[in-house]
Amino acid sequence: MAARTNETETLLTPAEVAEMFRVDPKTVTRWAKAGKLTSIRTLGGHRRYREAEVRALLTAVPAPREAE
Amino acid sequence: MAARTNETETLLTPAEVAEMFRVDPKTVTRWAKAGKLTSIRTLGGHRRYREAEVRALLTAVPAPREAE
DNA sequence: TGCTAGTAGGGTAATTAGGGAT
DNA sequence: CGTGTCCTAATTACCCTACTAG
Repeated sequence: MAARTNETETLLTPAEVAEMFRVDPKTVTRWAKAGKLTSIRTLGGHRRYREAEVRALLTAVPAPREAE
Repeated sequence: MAARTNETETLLTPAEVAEMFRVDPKTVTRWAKAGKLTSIRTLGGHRRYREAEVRALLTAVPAPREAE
């Protein structure tokens, strides 16, 4: 599917991302400051995050078979 | 609030899982490393665990019988 | 304009990862 | 073989005040 523009680009607040990762909102801010997360700044200086990127990073290892 | 998390997936910290199992957090880490537990890593490298999976493992033994 | 909740920022304590030894 | 404890380094959580979002 061709990637549609960015009309449906959902932005998440620090609190939303923190809930998804089970961390403190300050930690999410720290990730953005470290360049680990794409942060979109509002005109007032607050950060917003891309839902698609967050969900991609939230992908876990679905129970690996076994390790030696 | 605009965005709503589609999957309200609750994650647990190593200390929480350790408390539920009455083991050391280090042991929980070993379980994750052995692939016995699904681990979701934060961007800082810390592990988070699925509450549903942990609770399923906690109620997985109705004590059938004790012999031998 | 004023209001409430959330966020930024800095600083400090607690938790976690990783390896190693018992 | 699995678990609990030791260590160091890194990450995260909670404290505060001021400003922004809606």
